[in-house]
Order: sequence, then C-alpha cells, then structure tokens
Amino acid sequence: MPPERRTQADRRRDAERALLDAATRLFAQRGIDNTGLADIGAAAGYSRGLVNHHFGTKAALVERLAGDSQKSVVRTLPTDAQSDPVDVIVAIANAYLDTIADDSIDSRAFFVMWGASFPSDSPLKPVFVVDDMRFRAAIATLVRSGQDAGVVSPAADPQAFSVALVAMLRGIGGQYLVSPEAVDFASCRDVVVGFIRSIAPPAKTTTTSRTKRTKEPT
Amino acid sequence: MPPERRTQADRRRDAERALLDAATRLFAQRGIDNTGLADIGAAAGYSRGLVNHHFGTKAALVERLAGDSQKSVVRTLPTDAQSDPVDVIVAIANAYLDTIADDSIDSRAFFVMWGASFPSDSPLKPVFVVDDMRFRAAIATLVRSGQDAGVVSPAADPQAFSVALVAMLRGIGGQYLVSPEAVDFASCRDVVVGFIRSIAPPAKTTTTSRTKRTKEPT
Amino acid sequence: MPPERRTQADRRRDAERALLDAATRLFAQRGIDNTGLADIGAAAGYSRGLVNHHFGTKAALVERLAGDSQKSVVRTLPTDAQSDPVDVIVAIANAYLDTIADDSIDSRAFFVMWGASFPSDSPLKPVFVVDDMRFRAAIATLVRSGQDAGVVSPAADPQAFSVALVAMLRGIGGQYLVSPEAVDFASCRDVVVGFIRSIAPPAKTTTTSRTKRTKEPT
Amino acid sequence: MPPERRTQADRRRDAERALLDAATRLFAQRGIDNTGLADIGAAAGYSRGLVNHHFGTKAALVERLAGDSQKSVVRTLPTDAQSDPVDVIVAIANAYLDTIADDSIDSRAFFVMWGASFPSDSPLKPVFVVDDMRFRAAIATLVRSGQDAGVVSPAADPQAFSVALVAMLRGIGGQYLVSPEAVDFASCRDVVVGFIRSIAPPAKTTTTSRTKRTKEPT
DNA sequence: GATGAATGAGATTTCATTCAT
DNA sequence: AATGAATGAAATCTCATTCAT
Repeated sequence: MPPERRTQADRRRDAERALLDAATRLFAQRGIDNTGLADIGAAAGYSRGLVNHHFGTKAALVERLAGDSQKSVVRTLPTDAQSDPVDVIVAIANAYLDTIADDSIDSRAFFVMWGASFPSDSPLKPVFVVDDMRFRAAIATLVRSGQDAGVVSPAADPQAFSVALVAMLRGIGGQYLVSPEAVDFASCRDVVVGFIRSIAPPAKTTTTSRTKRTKEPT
Repeated sequence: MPPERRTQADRRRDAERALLDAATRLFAQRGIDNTGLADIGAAAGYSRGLVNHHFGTKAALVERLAGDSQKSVVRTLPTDAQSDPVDVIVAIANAYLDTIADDSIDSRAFFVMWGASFPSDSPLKPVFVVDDMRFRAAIATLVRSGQDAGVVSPAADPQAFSVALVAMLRGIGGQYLVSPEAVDFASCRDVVVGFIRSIAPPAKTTTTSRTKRTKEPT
Repeated sequence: MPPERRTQADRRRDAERALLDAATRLFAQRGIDNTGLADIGAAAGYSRGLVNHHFGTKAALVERLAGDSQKSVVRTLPTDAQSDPVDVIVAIANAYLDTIADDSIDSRAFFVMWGASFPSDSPLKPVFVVDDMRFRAAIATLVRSGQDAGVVSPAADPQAFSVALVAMLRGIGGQYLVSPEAVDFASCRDVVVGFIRSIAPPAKTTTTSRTKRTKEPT
Repeated sequence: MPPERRTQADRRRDAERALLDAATRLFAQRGIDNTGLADIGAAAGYSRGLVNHHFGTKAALVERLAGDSQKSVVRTLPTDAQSDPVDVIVAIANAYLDTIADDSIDSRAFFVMWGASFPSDSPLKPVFVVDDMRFRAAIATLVRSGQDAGVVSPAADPQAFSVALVAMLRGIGGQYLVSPEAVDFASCRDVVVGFIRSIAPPAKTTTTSRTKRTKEPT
C-alpha cells in the first residue's frame, strides 16, 4: 500500500520528467523546430495536450530545457578545495569530453539548443549568456586561484583562457556531432590537456613538459 | 543606358544573387526554420514564389547556402608555398577571427547553419561533414609540411591538432555570437596564436617563445 | 436539454459525418481536384483545418469516401435466399438505375470518383478494383446459382455477363450525368431488364443462339 | 533542299501535334489536373511556355483534346451503305472494343476526360454532350435503317438501344482501365455481340420475348 | 491531472499565366 | 516561333494553442 499511493504532486512530477526526457530525445534527433508538442506528448506516453498543460507554451518548455541542459553536460564539477586548480580544470575538461564521447542524448540536445541560439533574434540567447558565463567564470576562478597558489603563470589571462578552453570543448563537441569518425577522442584529449597545462609557470631550467603525453602517434 | 540591356541570363544571375543574400541575412537573424521563403523573396525585392522558381526547394536553397558559406568564412587561405607553415596557420586563424569579429552577416549565417546540423537527423550534416573535413585537412597538411621542414615538433599529432584548432575557432565564434561582450578578441587571439605556436619543436636552450606577442595588453 | 450533453466521441462522429457529407457534395459538383480541403471544412460548418485533423490527408479522405460510396449506390442488395436469382439481378439493376435517376449526390460523387480512377497512376485504382470486383462477384454468384436452379442457361458465362451488366449500369449512369436529357430511364430500364432476362434458358423448341458464337468478323 | 525548307506553318503544326500527343500521354497517366503545362511542354520536347503560346490556356488545350479524342476511339466508322446495318453496328462495337483492348494511350485519355466531365460543374460537359450524342445518333440511325430493311425488330427502341450499347462499351472500357485482369475481352465481346443481335426480329415460330417485358418487381 | 476536439495562422510548394527577350 | 524569368493565387499540410469534457 505505501508504494501504491501516489499523490497528485507525484504524478505531476513524473509527467513533467517524462515530458522533459521525451523533448530532450526528440530535440536531439530532429531539432527544436521540427519537433511538435504532440510528438513530445506521445513520446512521453501521454497525450497531445500535456505539454501545454504543464508548461503553457512551447517556448517555456524549450527555455526550461535549455536552462537545465548545461547542468547535465557539466555535471559534477569536482571542486575539491585543496587540490591543484590546474588538475581540477583538467578534470572538468575530461568530464566534458567524456560526456560528449558517450554520445549521450543530453549532450546532443544541449548542442542543438546552443546552435539554436546563434541567430541574432533567438529567444534562447539569454539562457546561454548565463550558462556560458557561469562555465567560463568557474574556469577563470580556478585559473586565478592557481595563480595565487603559484601553479599558474601570472602571465596567463584567466578570462581569455576560459573563453579558449570552453571554445575547444564546445568546438570538439560540435565537430564530433557532425562527423564522429573524424574526432579521435584519445588524442584530442591529449591536446586539450596539453593546452591546459601550458598555463603552468615556465619551468625553471628548460622544458615545459607540455602535455606530458608519453605515447600517441595513433 | 549601357546597363539597360540585360539578357535573361543576367536577370537570372542577379535574382539568384539577391535571393542568396537575402536568405543569408534572414537566416543570420531569425534562423533557418523561422525564415519563410516568402520573406526571402520579399527581402530580395522579388516575389514570394521566386525562391522555388530558382532553387526548387527550401532544402536546396539551404544546402546551396551552407556549401557556399564555409568559403565565405575561410576565404583567402593565404597558402604561400615557401612561407613558414606555422605562420600560415596563424594567418588562417587570424583571418577567421577577423571575420567573426567583424560580426559579418556571412559569418553568423555560417554558424547558424552549423548549429542547425547538430540534430542527428539533420539533412545539413553531409554538407558540414565535407566542409569541416576540408578545413581540418588544410591545417593538418600544413602541420605535416611544418614537421617535414623541422619547424613543427614531430610529436605533434596533425589530426588532433587540427580538430582542436578548428574547435577553438568555432567555439570562440559560437561564444561571441551568444555573448559578444564576453569575448575579448585581442587577448583571445593571443591565446589562439600561443596554442598554435606551441607545436613548434622545444627550443634548444631556453625560451618557450609562446605567443611571441609584442604588444596588446588591451 | 437532452441534446445538450454531448460527449467528445459524439462530437467526433458528428464532425466526421458532416465532413464526409460536405466532401461528397463538393466532389459531385466540382470534382475532387477542384475541391479544396478548406472548402470542405467550411461547407461542413467547421474550420479549414478539420479535414486534416480527422483524416490526416486529402488522399485519406478521398479513399475513405470512395470505399464508402459504392455501398451507397449498391445499397440494399436484396439477397433473399429462395427467390429466383434472375429476379434478384433484375431488382439490383433496377435499384441501381433508381439511384442514378434520383440524381442523388451520392451517386454522382461515386461516378466522379470512379472517373478519377481512370488515369493509370491514380491512387484510387485499388479502391475501385475491390469495389468493382465485389459488385461483379455478387452478380456472377447469382448467375451461377441460377444455373444450378435451372433458371439460367448453362451457356451463359457468369463472369462476362457480370462485366457486361455492370458496364451497362455504369455506362448509363455516365451518360446520364453528362446528358440527362438524352437518357430515358423508362425505356433504358426495359432494355437492361431484357438483357438480363436473355440469360434465361432457351425456350423448349427453338434456339436463340445467343452467346454461342465462336468468332466473328472484326 | 526541298525537304529542308519548312515553313513556319509547318513548324507550328508540328509543335501543336507534339504538344497534343504529349498531353494525351500525360493525361492518360496522371489525369488532367495533375498534369502541368510545363510537363506537357517538356514531354513534347519543347519549353515550358509553349502550351500557352499555342493554345492560350490550359482549358483550351483540354477542350481541344476532348473534342478530338472521341474521334480517335470511334475511328473509322465503317459505314458502308448497302451492308446489313446490324453487321455495321457489330463492327463498330468490335472496333471500339479493339481500341480499348489495345490499351492505347488515346483510349485511356478519352476515358480520363470522360470521367472528368462527371462533376456537375465540369466545363468539359458540353464537349461530351456533343460527342455522346453523335455516337448514339450513329447507332440509332443504323437501328432505324435496320428496321426499315426488316432486319431489326420494329419493337426495338433505337434511342434506348443506343444508350444501352454505348453504355456497355463505355462501361467495359471503364472496368478494363481499372481492373484489366478482370475483363476477358473474348467472352465480353460475345456478350456484346449477342446483345446487339438480340434486336433482330423474332424468329418466325417462337417468341423472343425480349424487350417485351410484361412486369418486373421494381 | 489529463485528454483530445477544434481552430486558424502560417509554411512550403505547385502552377497557370504574363511578358520581355 | 519559341523561350524561360517572374508573378501571385491557391492548395495541402503542420502545429501551437484553446477549451470542453
């Protein structure tokens, strides 16, 4: 009996979850504008009208999903306080690349919505302004604390570096979605990590030890 | 008086040009799916039906535009034979960033169409598979000839490097389109150039020579 | 007050009925291709979009109507078991001619759709293949049971007779629709009934020699 | 040189012929409304605009074709003056059936246009009123001259007979176009000829009883 | 909470027709 | 005589949204 009794609030949450999942799947597959609300309702196992019932308008659903989606890609920022900030950045990048490499629906849906925010009139733009800003700020903050700790060159520009790193991750994701066969994640990861570690302060004596890669002529 | 006499072929070419330009403009502004063929015809100064008359189908127009657009962004590959391949790569990257920074309609339209190719069912995918492949191949080739010439470290992976560089350029473009105020091109350019020059072989004695930037602390 | 409370299922059924009726009327009047879905919706007292809502496609509506329409013309096959099969055939023919002579909308719509199935690529063809086959089969079966009962000449070819009879009925209908003033139903009916009764077995003494000819001078 | 020199009038006639042939072919295949003027021009080996150039409007082309088409089906009425009128009717019927059985494009196109004249508003109606009237009149005249010559029963109703015979031929044609496999021409021909010959005067001794029907249960 | 009937705006596409070449 | 560029009306179909159940 305890498991049997579900409140209306439960049902509502379940339905919303199902709708959001279905929308994610369909957006990843067909894009936003080629996905109808009726399709979403049906794919969620409900009726045509349920999206409007729960979210009011399509725009509201899309914004909700766009807002959530960044989280699902940059999940679990492992921000341990006392670890080396550079290692944390590397971990973030690796997690990001992992998510993309999984070819997860969530990841693709995120990119689809990001792509939909490029037109100058796109109503999604505000959502991604915030999303992107947060992502970059997280990185820039780590860079700065690395500089404070002396493990990052004071010459590094935290803001520019964060733009460039986010760019790399997004750009790799975009290329992978379009031509998966062209992107070799193992070696790309090396290049990305090398790029991150290049902000370490110049080694006293000689080599910067970039990328630290030991082998990789694929 | 001389311009009065126009052949039908002239008229056709003019009309196509006007339609393509109008489509570029509108796609950049509203996105592909939110731009009607009637809008394009009208914006080009012609009638509703002209796009179909010339291109048959909206999809055909879009593919045509997507095929052309890469060219307009990566225009002028300055491939001088005897110059340092690394310098050529830097020049390409700079040209790319310039185009983006101009906030040109063409550039934004390119990104809009790129974004539209992310859904797994997108009919634009094949176009960008080719576009991207060409861009990466151009860079990878330069890397290899740099290695042959001894100005690029033999440890560099041409393929992975080209993916990462294209990623950076695209990713910076994407971020700029969404939040222009967040992207400082001058410093980003430094980071990009630094990344490119990092494939130079380790200096014998000391200097990393990174970025080589002479002036520009904005 | 009782009619006030209508369920959704009621509404659906009513709307479909109204749409089908309106389509029948308009097809009879203007033909299939010159009748727009918007016209049908409006003529049914509903909105433009309702045909698509209910039938999905114009083709689906037309097929539905074509499938139904044969029924409305050959309605009430009075197949009493023990009556003389020849009389039953006569009754069928008379009923058919009555329907045509009424100039009923249903009848005309049937002929319009039949006519639309003549082009070799017509998607309506399958519908009428079935319709026609059933009609002929009903007649041929009656002929055979007449032969079993000895009231139809064993020389009669049930299949060919059914083709010829259906042909007569359809052909009279077609001519009537085009030039009603040229078709005198009373006398035509006589000819048709005469034709049907001509399959009666030869009178005892002499031979009618019908249907026995083997070849004839083209 | 003589064969080389073609006048403009020649060219015009050739072009018209080609256009009419192409239209016949396409109408037979797709129906009138699904055939575009551009298709006709192209199929004739000319340009998009030629139909308008030669016929002015689509309606004019269609009427022209409908007017011509009856001729091509009932070609060569073999109206020998002194032969038995009944034999002539049989010959006409046989020729008609032959044309249909050939599955000639012309025949199918004729039926397509006939079918298109069924809607009550069809602009083709007048054309077929005339066509049909002529066809029936030819038969009725033969019947009457047969009656004058004593080879046709005076009880036969020339008008009703002509309607019924035309009906049979048209109805067989219609069924054949829709389900060719269902129509066995050899046996149908027998039935048709039998029907025609049934208007011969009653054999001396016994009763034919045809067309003399005393009662039938409507 | 959930359904689905109904609406009507809007998008793509087809096409007859006009007209300059 | 012939071509084909251009127009704009109309048709089908999709779909977000509203509302009664």
